[in-house]
Amino acid sequence: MNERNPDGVTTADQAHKMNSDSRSSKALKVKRESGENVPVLSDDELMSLTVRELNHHLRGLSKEEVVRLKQRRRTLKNRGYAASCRVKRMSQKEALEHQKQELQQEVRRLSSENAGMRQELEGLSQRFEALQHFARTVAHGPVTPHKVNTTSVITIVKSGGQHHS
Amino acid sequence: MNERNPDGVTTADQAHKMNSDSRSSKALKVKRESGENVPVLSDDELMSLTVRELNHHLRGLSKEEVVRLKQRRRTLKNRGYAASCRVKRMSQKEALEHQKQELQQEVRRLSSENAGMRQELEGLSQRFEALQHFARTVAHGPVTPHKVNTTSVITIVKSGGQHHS
DNA sequence: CTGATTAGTCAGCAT
DNA sequence: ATGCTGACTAATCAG
Repeated sequence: MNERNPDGVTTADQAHKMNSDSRSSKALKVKRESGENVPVLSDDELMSLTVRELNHHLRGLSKEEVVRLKQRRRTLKNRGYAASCRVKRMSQKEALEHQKQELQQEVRRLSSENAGMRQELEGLSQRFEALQHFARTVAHGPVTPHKVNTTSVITIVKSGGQHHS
Repeated sequence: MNERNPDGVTTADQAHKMNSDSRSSKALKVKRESGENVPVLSDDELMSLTVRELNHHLRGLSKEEVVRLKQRRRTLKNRGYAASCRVKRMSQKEALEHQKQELQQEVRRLSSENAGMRQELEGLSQRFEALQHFARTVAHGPVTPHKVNTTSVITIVKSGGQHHS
């Protein structure tokens, strides 16, 4: 997912925990302006350097110091990895919750549509049966076409009046 | 936590990781049946004791040792809290995923039911219109009841034969 | 080695 | 004091 981007890893936050190694205690003024020896780099620098760039800064340091510096680099990077991991975990959780809400909404929508159709179906069914009864009546005994039915059937039959030659 | 100095090596109390038996170094003999006294408790014991029980074991220890023991107890408990926290997080995630699956199934069920009803509605609608046409025909011009319609209407009228007095 | 993940630790908040 | 959670570290896994 994320490659070696310097601060791409959200540089998240470590404002609370006295992050950067405590060179702040006394060596707060670590400046490379000294031109002399610059045995230390800032955390951000150390973390974002490429290996080749790092080696450049490593020349002339004792093996001990080189090891320590590399370990600090690793630790700083790990800090970023841990932060990404937490962010990812949270994102996934939020994504799940979002999907859940969408599905719930979809269920509500379908249920509503369903209820509407069920009602429509029932209404149409009733009208159909009434009309069917009427039709049977006139089909069987046309001898007594009067008194056949109720208003509803009349309404039904008349409501279909679009084209009558 | 530990504050490592840039040039100074940090404290040597790095016994963390292998706690299970790190205590064993000096407290390996946690057997109470040993003729000796039992100045130390196992991790499990220390963690599960009540405060009152703990105080009982604390008698006669230097203030320093009491503090160290209580801190160890706190650390051990924290280890458990962290574990519960992770378990809880996982459970919640799994619960969400489960709910999501159930909702997806519900959506499928409703969609299917919906499609079925839509089809039913369409079929009934067609039959209704056909019957309506037939009814209009016989209502308007009963003079020519023949040649009125198609097979479908006949079928419809006949199919409703449930109750005819 | 790089990046991701797990478990343990501590800080800090809430009860 | 107790429990929980965010962040950090070391260890370890995967590539």
